[in-house]
Formats: sequence, C-alpha cells, structure tokens
Amino acid sequence: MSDEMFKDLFYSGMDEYESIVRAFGITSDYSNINNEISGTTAMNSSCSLSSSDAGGGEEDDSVKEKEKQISKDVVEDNGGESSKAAGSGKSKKKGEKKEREARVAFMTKSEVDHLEDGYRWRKYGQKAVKNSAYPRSYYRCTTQKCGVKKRVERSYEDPSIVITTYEGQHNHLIPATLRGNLSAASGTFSPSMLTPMPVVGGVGFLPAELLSNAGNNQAVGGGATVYSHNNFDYTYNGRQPEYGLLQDIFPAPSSFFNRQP
DNA sequence: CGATTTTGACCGGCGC
DNA sequence: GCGCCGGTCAAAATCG
Repeated sequence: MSDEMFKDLFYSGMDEYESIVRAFGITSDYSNINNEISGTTAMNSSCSLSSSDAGGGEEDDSVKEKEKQISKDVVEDNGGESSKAAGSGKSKKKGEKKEREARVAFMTKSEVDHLEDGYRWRKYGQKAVKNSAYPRSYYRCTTQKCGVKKRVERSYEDPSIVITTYEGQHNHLIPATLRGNLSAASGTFSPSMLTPMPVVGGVGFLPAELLSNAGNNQAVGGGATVYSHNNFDYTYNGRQPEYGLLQDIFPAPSSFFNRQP
C-alpha cells in the first residue's frame, strides 16, 4: 500500500523523465551533526534516535530537527522538448520555456517539515494531497535569479517521514545568512558543495555511498527505505545523469558527503 | 516597515 | 465540454 505514495510522488515525473536514478541512502542524520558540533563525533549513536523521536508525541515547533535517515531518489530531467516521444505526443513548439528541470526527491525521517538545507525558501502555496491527510507545501528559493522550487509533504502513513522534492538548480551559493545554523551547516556542508561545480563525479559517489550505508542502518531506515525498495528497483543504471543537476541540489542532504568514514 | 506566510482563487492539463 | 487535480498567484495577515 505504501506504494501509492511513492507512485504518487514519482508518478508525475515518471513519464517525463527519461533517465531515472534512484539512490537511497541512509545516512547519519543531522542530529548527529549536532552532536558533532557539540563536541563529540557521534555518528553511530544516531540509531537510538529513531525510536525516541518517533514515539514522541511532540509537535514540531521545537527547532530540534532529528532527521533519521534519508532515502534519496533522484529523478533526472528530460531532454527538453523532444523528450516525450510516446505519451501524448503533444508537440509544444514553444516549449523552450521550460527547459530542464531536474527533480530530486528525498525522503527524510523528520519531525519538522522544513529541513534546513542552507537555502532560503519562501512558501508560495499549499495544497491538500489526495491520498494523504497531510498538506503539501510549495516553496521557492528567495534568491531572485534562482528559480529553484521545493515541494514538501509528509507521508500519509508515516507522519514522521517527510518527502522533499527539489526542482531545478541553484545558480548561486548558499546564503551566508545562516550564522547560527551555519555552524551546523558548516559541519554539515562540505566545502565542496560551496564550490560552484566541483564534483562532476558527484553522481558516481552516490550509489556507492548509499550502498555502503544501506547495509549499515537499515535498521532505522527500514521504514523509509523499505518502501522505496519495493516499488522501485533501485538499480542504479548509471545511465548518465547530468552531473550538473545533482551537484547543486545535493547540498541539502549534504550529510551524505560528510559522513565521516 | 519589509519580508514571509496564509489561504482562497485561478489556471492549464488530463480523463471521462 | 465538463469536472477533477495539481500547481501557482496574489491579497491579506503575520512576523521580526
């Protein structure tokens, strides 16, 4: 049953996107990072969190974000106009407007809806989701030149899981306004992400990371990850995702990168 | 006072 | 052609 949510999630993008890369990884979460910052590097301790926060009846106000594991699903964009050959076959001549918009969906176990990814977002809409009791929120990057959009919704069955879908790429660096968070961010975000276009092989590392991680924390991630597994074969085809897409987008779950070895 | 959230209306695409 | 649905806009409200 949980399939539906995934289906729904990707459904929209599925037909349009030619190449789909699904990577899911379970990583240590931000909470770990917090710990690190605090003083010690506790990466493994993350496991304990799962139970505690999940059971907690707390709402969300607290700024304590406990993200557990993240399953990441990456959907690549279409080539543009000619992409959809089969489907409707609707030829949009002037389709130039919408060029490539990469979509990346992250499943994160968190109590808070809006995960701090280092960018500034302005909410521009909210709608109820058909199969879900929880609303979906639409955000847009506040930087003017940056048309990146973000969509956040909760799993209809597991309120503790938040699905964040990024659309597009940031043209700018992360605002330095984070200050307090920045400290956290700094720990979170590796320098590489600050760089405009470093990791060309970014995608490459992905799968690897994930795989290795997967073995590790499936316990916690079991919930989220499992779902994904069932529905999609996460076979990383290694198609050839446009490297460009991910790198910028990735910053969010940067925890991926930074996980200490 | 400016930036951001809230919320209903509006719009385009799609299925019937 | 109509209605549903997902996504976006825009005005009012709210926050800092």
